[in-house]
Amino acid sequence: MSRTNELRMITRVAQMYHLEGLKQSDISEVLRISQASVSRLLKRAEAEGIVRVSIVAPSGTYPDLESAIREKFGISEVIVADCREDNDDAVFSAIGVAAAHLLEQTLEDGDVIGVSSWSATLQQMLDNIHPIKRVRAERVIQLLGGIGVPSAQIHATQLTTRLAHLINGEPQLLPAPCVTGSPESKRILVSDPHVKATVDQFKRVTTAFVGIGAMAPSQNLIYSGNTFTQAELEELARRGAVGDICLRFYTADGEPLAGEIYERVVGMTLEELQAVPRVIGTAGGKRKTASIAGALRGKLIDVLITDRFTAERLSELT
Amino acid sequence: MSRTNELRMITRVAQMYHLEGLKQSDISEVLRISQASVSRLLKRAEAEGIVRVSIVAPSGTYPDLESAIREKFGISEVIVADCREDNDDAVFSAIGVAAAHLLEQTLEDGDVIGVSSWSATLQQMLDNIHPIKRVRAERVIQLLGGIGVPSAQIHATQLTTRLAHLINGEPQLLPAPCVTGSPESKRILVSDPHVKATVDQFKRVTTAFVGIGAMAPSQNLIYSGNTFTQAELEELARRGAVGDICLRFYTADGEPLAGEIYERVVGMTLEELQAVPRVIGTAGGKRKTASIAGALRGKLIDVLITDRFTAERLSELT
DNA sequence: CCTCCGCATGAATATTTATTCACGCTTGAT
DNA sequence: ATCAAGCGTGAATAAATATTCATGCGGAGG
Repeated sequence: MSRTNELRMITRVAQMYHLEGLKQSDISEVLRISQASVSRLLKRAEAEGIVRVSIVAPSGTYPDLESAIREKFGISEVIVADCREDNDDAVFSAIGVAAAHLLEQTLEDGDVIGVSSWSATLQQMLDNIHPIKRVRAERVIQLLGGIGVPSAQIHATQLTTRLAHLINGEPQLLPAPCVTGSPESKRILVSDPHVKATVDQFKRVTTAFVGIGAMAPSQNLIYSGNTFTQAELEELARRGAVGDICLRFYTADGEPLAGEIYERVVGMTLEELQAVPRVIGTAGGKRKTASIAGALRGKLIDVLITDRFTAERLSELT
Repeated sequence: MSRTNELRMITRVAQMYHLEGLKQSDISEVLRISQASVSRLLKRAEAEGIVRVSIVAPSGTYPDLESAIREKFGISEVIVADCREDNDDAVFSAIGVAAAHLLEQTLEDGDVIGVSSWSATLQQMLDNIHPIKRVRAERVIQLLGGIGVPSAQIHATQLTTRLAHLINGEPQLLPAPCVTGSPESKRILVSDPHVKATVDQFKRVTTAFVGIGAMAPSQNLIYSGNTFTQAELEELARRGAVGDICLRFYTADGEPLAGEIYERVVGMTLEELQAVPRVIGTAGGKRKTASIAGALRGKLIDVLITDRFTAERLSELT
């Protein structure tokens, strides 16, 4: 009987606080109890399920998918971009916009940004960044060499340079091909002062933006001809590769696939990547599902930006 | 496009705050925005309807009825007691319990409590009060004379005395019949030192507990024989009386019915009652609907305690 | 091209809310 | 009956949240 009365009191307090918008001290005056008691009653109201807060996802946002992925993979942040269709153009564009927003919103003075060149989503990000005056990034570091052929080299360079310009930082280029013919030539390249200077900066990166590559042939033709041979790719696949970040291949569990190929890549290693405080992975599209899942399982990235279709697939993985 | 992104942000913040229970400063750290911005986003989340708080009434509580009555009559507080059946016994008991709780919860040191004797609900209240040690009321004042016959006088006296005892106050009795034969005899009675002492204390009352009487014959037989004649009651009815508080009759609009009868009552006037900071009216039952409505319309009481059936009827009045 | 206005931001601060603390009541065991 | 443990309370205080203020950006209109 007293229980009912107590519930009534709790309900009344909750009503005054949440619906009428009164402050606790007002309520305490009206009901003649102390403010401390009002606070306690409100806490009980939540505990007893008398007040319930529900969050309605506005159209175009996918908080449920985001939390599903966060929880499933134990990752700290997931951004699911809205996207009309499930094709690469639409997906990459949506992800790029979201990535641009994330960069704009979270860039801080003195940040050192790393970017893996050669990602369609990062390209899209570039196109959607609003020039930022507010803060001044220290520098933008290219995390992966350019592609073998000189014209392609330019692309990678441009991505880094443009980004640096947009966020008021110095570009720090990695003037090298991304894949060398042998571990020896890689070692020699890395001893070049310009290359070494950049590699030495890797440990200073505060935020890295990286694309996630899939094993299946990509539109960018990254691997074909310019980088790895078909045979090499087949070997990687045989060893369990599901995708790559900065051309560092990893398995379904996100374990790096060490070996000769690993030693021929000029760019940040996955170990170095782990040491970066915030790694933002951007990727989407049907081909990428397994690649993304691997990166998530291996905790290779801290933040995932993807599209709603890919997010759906990720959340449904067994 | 940016709108979607903003909504996503708002939703995410709302989620972290309301569902995950993070504090704003934590959120601001994770999302890398200032705590002020988090606060602002949360406010927007409510404004945009992204977070909704709903209050679920626990069974046995009737917040909707309460607010309906509060709003309809512009009264500051309504307590609707749970009650299984719509008969006087059940109703009076439920109201008594609720009144007792209210008294216990809101009694403050030094309060001067007024009680109109001869109310079945107040009798019930007495039986349900837990002795209070915490605070010490200054005194309990009897607001209405006892009924004519001596044995009944005792009842009124006892109610006041028992209450005073329960809340550690001094009883201040009104040693007089509640209705005299004529205005003159009333004036003489009131000049009696004991009676006058009590009447003089009326203005010091901080909280008054009053029953609300109905016109139709009551179980207590208050009016018949002991107080007013059938003819007098009929006259009152003809003049529009719908009920009484402390035997002060009033109309459907809560206007006091002045006149000879009014001058023959020994007890607090409705004018004096208006001056009391907090007047708590207790009443319920089918016969009382119109009486309560009148008291509410005339703002004769500040707090109404009733049962859910009566509350329903009150809320449905045109 | 420049200037002014409105808007958004974060730091500082004011306000509000939650927690701690000390105390008194109740309860249940001895 | 007496005492200790546990609960609930309000006052004081700590913590969290909202608001103010000053500043800088972006766009409209000279």
